[in-house]
Amino acid sequence: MTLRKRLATKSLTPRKSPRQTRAEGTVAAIVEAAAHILERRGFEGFNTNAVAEKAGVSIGSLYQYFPNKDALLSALIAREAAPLLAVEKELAGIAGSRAAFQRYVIAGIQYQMRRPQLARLIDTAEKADTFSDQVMGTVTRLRAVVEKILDLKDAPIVLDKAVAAADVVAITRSLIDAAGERDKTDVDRLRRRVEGAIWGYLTSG
Amino acid sequence: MTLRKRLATKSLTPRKSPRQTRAEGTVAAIVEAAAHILERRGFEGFNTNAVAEKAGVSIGSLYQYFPNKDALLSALIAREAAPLLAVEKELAGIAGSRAAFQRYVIAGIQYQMRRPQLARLIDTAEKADTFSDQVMGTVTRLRAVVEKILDLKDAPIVLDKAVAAADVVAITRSLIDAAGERDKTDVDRLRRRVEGAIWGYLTSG
Amino acid sequence: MTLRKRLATKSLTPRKSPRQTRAEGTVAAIVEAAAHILERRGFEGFNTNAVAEKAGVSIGSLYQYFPNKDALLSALIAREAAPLLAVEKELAGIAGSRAAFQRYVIAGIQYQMRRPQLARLIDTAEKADTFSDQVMGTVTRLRAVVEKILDLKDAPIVLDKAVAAADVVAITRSLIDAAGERDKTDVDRLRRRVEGAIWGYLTSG
Amino acid sequence: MTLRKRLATKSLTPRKSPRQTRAEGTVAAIVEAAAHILERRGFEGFNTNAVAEKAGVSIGSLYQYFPNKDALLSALIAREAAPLLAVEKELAGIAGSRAAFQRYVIAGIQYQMRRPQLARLIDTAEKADTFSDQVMGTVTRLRAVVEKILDLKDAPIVLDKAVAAADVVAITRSLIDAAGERDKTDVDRLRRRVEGAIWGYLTSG
DNA sequence: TATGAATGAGTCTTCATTCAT
DNA sequence: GATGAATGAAGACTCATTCAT
Repeated sequence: MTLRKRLATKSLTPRKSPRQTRAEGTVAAIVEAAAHILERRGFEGFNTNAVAEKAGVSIGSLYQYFPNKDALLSALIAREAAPLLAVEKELAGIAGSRAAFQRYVIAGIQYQMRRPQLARLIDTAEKADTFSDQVMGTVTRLRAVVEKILDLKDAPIVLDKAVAAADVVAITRSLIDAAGERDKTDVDRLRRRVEGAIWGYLTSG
Repeated sequence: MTLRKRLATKSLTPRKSPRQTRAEGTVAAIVEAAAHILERRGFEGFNTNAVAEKAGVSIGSLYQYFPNKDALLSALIAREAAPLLAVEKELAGIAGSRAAFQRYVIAGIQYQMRRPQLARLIDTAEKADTFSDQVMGTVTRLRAVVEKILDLKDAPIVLDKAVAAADVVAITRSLIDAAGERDKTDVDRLRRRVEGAIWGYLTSG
Repeated sequence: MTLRKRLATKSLTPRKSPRQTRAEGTVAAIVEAAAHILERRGFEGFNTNAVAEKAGVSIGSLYQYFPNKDALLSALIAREAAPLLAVEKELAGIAGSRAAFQRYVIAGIQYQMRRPQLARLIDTAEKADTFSDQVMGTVTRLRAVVEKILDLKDAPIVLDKAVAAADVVAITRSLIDAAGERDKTDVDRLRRRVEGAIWGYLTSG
Repeated sequence: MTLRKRLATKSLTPRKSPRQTRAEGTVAAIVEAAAHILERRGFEGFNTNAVAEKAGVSIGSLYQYFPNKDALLSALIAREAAPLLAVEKELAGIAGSRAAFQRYVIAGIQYQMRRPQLARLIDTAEKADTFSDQVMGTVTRLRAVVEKILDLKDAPIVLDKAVAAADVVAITRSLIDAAGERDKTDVDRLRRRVEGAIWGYLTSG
C-alpha cells in the first residue's frame, strides 16, 4: 500500500454482508486462506491472488466480499480477536484481581499458542497502521479486559489505568512471543513468569 | 522479499567500502535517508528510489554501496545498534546488579526515545527475518548485556539465564515501545515501571 | 541472465494455460510478437516490454502466461520447432536413405527459409544455454530425425551415429544459414550443395 | 546496446593508440580480461566493469582506451583473428589445393580448439551485428583464405567462388563447433570428417 | 454472482558511460 | 594519465484492482 493510497482512507468493512449460507462459507474460506498464507509466507507472500487461490475462489469473488486487501486483513484480525470475547464475559464473574489476572494470562497464552506465527504477525499488522482506529483488534480488546480487572476493589492501585492496562498487555504479549520464538510450551512456568512480571510492574509504583 | 529470493541468501554486507571521503559522505547520507524514510513512511513507503532521492543521490549510487534493499536495511540496523556498544563497555565497571539494570534500562530508554518510530520499526524488521542470523542486531546485543548482569554475584538467581535475558529484553522493549506510542516522555517514571517489571519477573520464580 | 540467476533454475514452462478463448489469442499474439521483435531487433532489442507492446497487451498479461523472459523465448522455440514434427512422421514412410535425406534437407531449407532471421536467432539461442536440457528444441529434434535415417538399411555406415547425426545437422544448418545471409533463394541449387556436403561427410570415413 | 544506440554508429577503433609500453600492456590486459570474462560468463556477464576489474584497471582507464563496449569486443575479435594471418602467409607457399585445404582445416581446428568457448562466442558476436563491416574478423579472413585456395590450378571448379568459400568456412566451423560441444579432441578424425564434408561439397556441383 | 483475463503503476536492480579529483 | 564515484535510462517482474463475459 503506497502512502497516497493509505491517505485515501479506504473502507475496511466488508463490501457486502453475506446473507446466504454459501456466501458465508466463502467469506470464511477466504479469511482462513488469508490466515494460512500469512502464517506460511509472511507479509511478503501475503497477496490477494494467493489468498484467493488458496481459498479456492476466483480473485473476482474475493473482491466481491472485500473491497481491498486491507479489509481482508482487517477481517482476519477481527476473527482472531473474537475468541477473546469469551474471556471478557467470563471475567465478569470473577471477583479477585489475582484470579482474574491469572485467567487473563491463561487466555493470552492459549490465544497466542494456538497459532503463534499468526498471532505475532497480526500483532505487527495491528501496530503498523490504520487499523487500530477502525477495527477493534486484539490489543484493544485485551486492554479493555485489563482495565476492567484494575477496576476491581482488590486490584493494585495505579496512577493511570489506561497506561497500566496498555503496559500489562505489552508485557504479556512480549513474554509469550519470546516464549513462542523459543518454541517453549511449558505453559505453567510461562504463566508464572508472566504473572510475576505483571505484579512486579503493578506494585512497583 | 519472495520465498524464492529468501532462499537464495543474498549478501547483506556492503558491496564496496568507500575509499574517497566523498563516498563516505554518500554512504552516510544514504543510511540516514533510509532511517528518515522508514520513520516517516513505514515499511510500505520504504523503497530504494525514495531513499536515494531523499539522500540526494542517484539510485545507481545507492546500489554501488548496497547490493540490495535488505543490505541497506541491515546497515541501518547496524548503525542504530552501535550506540548500545557504549553500554556494554560501561557496564563492565558496575558491580551491583541493581545499578547495572538501572543503567541498562536508562540506556534502552534513551536509545528508543531518540527516534521512537525508527526504533520500533527496526525492532519489527529484526523480528521479521533473515537478519537475526547474519547481523548481530540490537536485540542480540542487549540480551548479551543482560546475561552479563545476571552473572553478577548479587543478581537474582534464575533457572535459565538465556531465557531470563531474552525475557528481560522483551519486557523492556515492549514497555518502552508502549510508552513511545503514547508519546510519553516522563523518563523517570517510565524507568521505574520498567525496573519494577524486570524485578518482578526475576524474583517471581 | 546472470550466473546466480541461471543457477536458480527458473521454470520455463508456461505459468498458466489459457482457459478462455480470449486468452488463447493473447498467448498466440504474445509469442508471435516475440518472434517479430526478435527478427527485427535481435537479442539486443528483445525485451518483454517491447514484446507486450507489439502484441498489443499489457506487460502484466505477458507475465500471466510466461513466468519470465526465458520462458517466452522457450515457447517461441517450441512453436518454431513444431512444424518439424511433420517431417518426422513423413519420414517413417520413406525407405531409401538417399530419398530420406533429400526430404530432410528440403524440410530444413523450407523451415529456415520461411523466416531466416528468426531461424538463425533461435539457433543461436538454443546453443546459448539452459534450454537444451529443458526444452526439446529444433536441433534435438532434427538430430533424432537424422539418426533414424542412418538406421535405414541402405544408409552409409558410420562409426558413431549420434556424432554423425549431430554433424549432419550442423552442416545443414550452417549451409542454409550461410545462404540465408546472402538472401539467396535458389532452393534447388542450395539443396544439392547441402546434400553433396552431407554425402561427402558420411562417405569419407 | 539498444537499437537507437546502434544506429548512432559508434566508432569501433581504439580511442588512442598506446605509444608507451605501459599503455600497451594495459590495453593487452584489458583485451585479455575481456576474453576471460566472455569465456567464463558469456555475453550475459560480459560488462565493462567486470572486464576492468579483471584487468586490474579502473573503469575510467578502460574508457580511455576504448570509446565504448563494442570497440572493446571489436578489439578482442581482431586479436583472435590475428593468428590466422600466419596461415594466410604459409598458404602462399603451398601449390596443391588438397594439401592447402588440409593445412586450412588444421589451422581452423587449432584455432577453435585452443579456446573453444571463446571462439564460439566470438563467432556469435560476429554474426550478430555491425562488426562485419568495420572489422576484418575471423570469418572474413578465413573466407579470403579459402578463396585463394580455390584459385589454385588443381582446385575443384565451382560456380561462385565467394559462395563456395563462405560455405566451406561455414561447414568447417560448424563441424569443429559441434566437436567442441562434445568435448571431443580426436583432432585427426575430426580433420578427416571436415575434409570429407568439404570435398563432398566442392565436388557435388 | 462468479470468473479469470487484463491492466499498469510501481519497485528492484543493472550497467554503459561521464567527470571531478 | 589514472581513478573510482556518480549517473540515470532501461529492463524484468509483481500485484492490487477492474471489468467483460
